[in-house]
Amino acid sequence: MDVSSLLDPLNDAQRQAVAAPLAPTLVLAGAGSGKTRVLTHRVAWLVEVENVSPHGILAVTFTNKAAGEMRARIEAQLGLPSAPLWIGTFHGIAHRLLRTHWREAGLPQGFSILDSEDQQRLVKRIIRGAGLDETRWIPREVTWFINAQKDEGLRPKHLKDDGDPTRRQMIRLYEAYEEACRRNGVVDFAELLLRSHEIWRDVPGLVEHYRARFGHVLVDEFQDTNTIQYAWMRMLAGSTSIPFVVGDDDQSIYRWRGARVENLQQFRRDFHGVQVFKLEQNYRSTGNILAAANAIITNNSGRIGKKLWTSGERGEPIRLYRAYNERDEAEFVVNGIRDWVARGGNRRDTAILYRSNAQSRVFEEYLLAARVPYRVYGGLRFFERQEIKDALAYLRLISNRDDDASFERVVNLPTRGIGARTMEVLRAHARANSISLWQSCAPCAGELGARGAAALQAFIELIGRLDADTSDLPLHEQVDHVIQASGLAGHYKKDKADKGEARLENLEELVSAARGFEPEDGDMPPLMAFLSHAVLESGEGQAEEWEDCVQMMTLHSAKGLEFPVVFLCGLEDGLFPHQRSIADVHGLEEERRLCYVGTTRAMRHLYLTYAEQRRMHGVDNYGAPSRFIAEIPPDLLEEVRPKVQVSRPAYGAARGHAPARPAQSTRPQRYTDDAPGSLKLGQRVRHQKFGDGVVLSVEGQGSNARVQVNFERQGTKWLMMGYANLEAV
DNA sequence: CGTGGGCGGATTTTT
DNA sequence: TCCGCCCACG
Repeated sequence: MDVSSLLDPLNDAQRQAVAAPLAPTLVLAGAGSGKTRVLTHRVAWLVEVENVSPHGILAVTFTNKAAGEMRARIEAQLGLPSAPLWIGTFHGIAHRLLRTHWREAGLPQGFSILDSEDQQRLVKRIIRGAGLDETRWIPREVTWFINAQKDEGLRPKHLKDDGDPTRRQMIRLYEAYEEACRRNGVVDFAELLLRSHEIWRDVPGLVEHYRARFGHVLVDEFQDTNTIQYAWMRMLAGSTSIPFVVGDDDQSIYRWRGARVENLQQFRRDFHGVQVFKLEQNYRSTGNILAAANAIITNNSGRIGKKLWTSGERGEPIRLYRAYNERDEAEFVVNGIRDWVARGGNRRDTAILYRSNAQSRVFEEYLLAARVPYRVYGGLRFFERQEIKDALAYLRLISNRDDDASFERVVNLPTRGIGARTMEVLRAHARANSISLWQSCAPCAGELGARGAAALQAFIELIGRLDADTSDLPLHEQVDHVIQASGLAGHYKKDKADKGEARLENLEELVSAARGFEPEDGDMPPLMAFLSHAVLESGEGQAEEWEDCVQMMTLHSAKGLEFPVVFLCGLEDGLFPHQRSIADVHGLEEERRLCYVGTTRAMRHLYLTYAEQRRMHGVDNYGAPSRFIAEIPPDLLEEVRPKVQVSRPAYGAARGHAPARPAQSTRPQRYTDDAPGSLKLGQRVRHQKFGDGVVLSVEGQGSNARVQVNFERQGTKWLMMGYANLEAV
């Protein structure tokens, strides 16, 4: 590949970044500005023009998906073989290091990785083991504490309690947790990074080896790095390797899980002669959408500063819809999608974005009723399913007998007479002697009844047999044999028709996954590689669905994606921005960035919706429109439903310009069965004392009717129709 | 040992 | 409202 074909498809800013001199580089890449392209072309530039060996390049991402895309694009677009490059997630690469240097890291060779669920179970057992009250020491919060410390690079010994008894107890639990991990030969996600950072720091000569190898370190989504990830990268780069990092401070939406936007600025201070490039030309959205996004994000303080622009057209105005409630909102969105499809659009080009998962429900109901196929992102992933985790637990025990989490999971699955009593004896012994459950079985034999001891012995022999019988088999046969011989398949076969059958299918799918599994790192035993793969890459949320579907997801999961038509829903103060973030300025600014992310997902059509009334957790809420709406210049917005329809029922009101409002019969009944001339839901009314408001519901008939009105200033009130003297506005 | 009803909790997510 | 977890019962 010659230089021109490498640089030609790029704009000026991109080109400068790609062809930048070999020095530390920071690329501030706005949404839709071609960030991945810059990253992949930079790799090509290093190899083709600077004659860097691919062997000396390390590219780090956050998700497996991003890593896979980068690899694919390097191969497909640039025609480079990507195998010699190290491309992976922070965790994947840290894992690889620990597998290579398990001795230096003080880990057993067959260490296993704990996923979040395993971790929480373990923490829970530790809390119980310490005799603490689980309602006071909530496993979720203790786990959170431990992970937060690790993400900051802190071990228990670094922590001071400052006389705070709560904190002191947390630190003790953290210590106990570490001890349990050591005993079990397991590491959690955060540990992968922390431990690999520590061996680089502490083992003489080790980091120098990697610095010598990787002259170039590229990092994607740099604004999402946490303390330990940053320290890790900095440690690797040292003063000899050249970092090339790409990020966008305006798209930092993971502060709540430890990400530090400040790392972008820190990077400029920590490295010498950092060159900064800004990518501001956007290739995704219309001018109006970008203007709105720019206007919103300007309200944040401490930005590095960036303004997206496009050479394309302004496009349509952003449409704002004020719904009466969440059902009306859903109806509006579904109608909008049907309209889009009726005009020849694809469903897969439409996305419904929301702040929290609970919001998807109503949309699902309405889409279902309208027979519009959809796909909800998020949810259980393949390797997180119960039956899959059961099978993996057997395999993990084969690979690492001391893995208590796996032991607990399958010791009595299917039932083999090892009950709570037996387990209590085992746990007590294991705790008292700082050994694993597996190691406790033999010494406990005397303490247990003959039945329990025999059952345990049988289990131990089963695992031994599964190991011996399968050690020479190819991976997929090994997995298959374990599923059958462990009794797991039989157990699920007995299960009630539908569920059990689906589980068996999933277990078969696991065998297929094993058959198709190709380890990236050939040095590892295949089973170990497969088990790590299962934890580190837990698979798709849903099987690949090739049907043309509406896309539904949270704003967080939408980051990095784009859609011609976007419905950004639930724009109410308290929901978005979320109640729990409103009080704190950092929290609010992160919500605003989330709004910016959502807005910039839209290519051509952006709809914003909010509901005046929303039922949440079984109670009605009346939220004000999100403050973010007011941050958009009014001339970019067009209200889909005009504010007032004088003395006309709101639902029948003229709204000829509304993009989507097909046949009335598709609406829920409740809105259409009011007698003509009566107050309509959603109608704007005026009260002498309370001022203007919106009718939320009506009970009864005529002057005896009671009407619920949400007043702009006074909140909601129930009024008697006969006395209220309401005036339509 | 497996299930059903009562209880509490209910942003956001990847590895 | 609704989901997941825990304990009590069959």
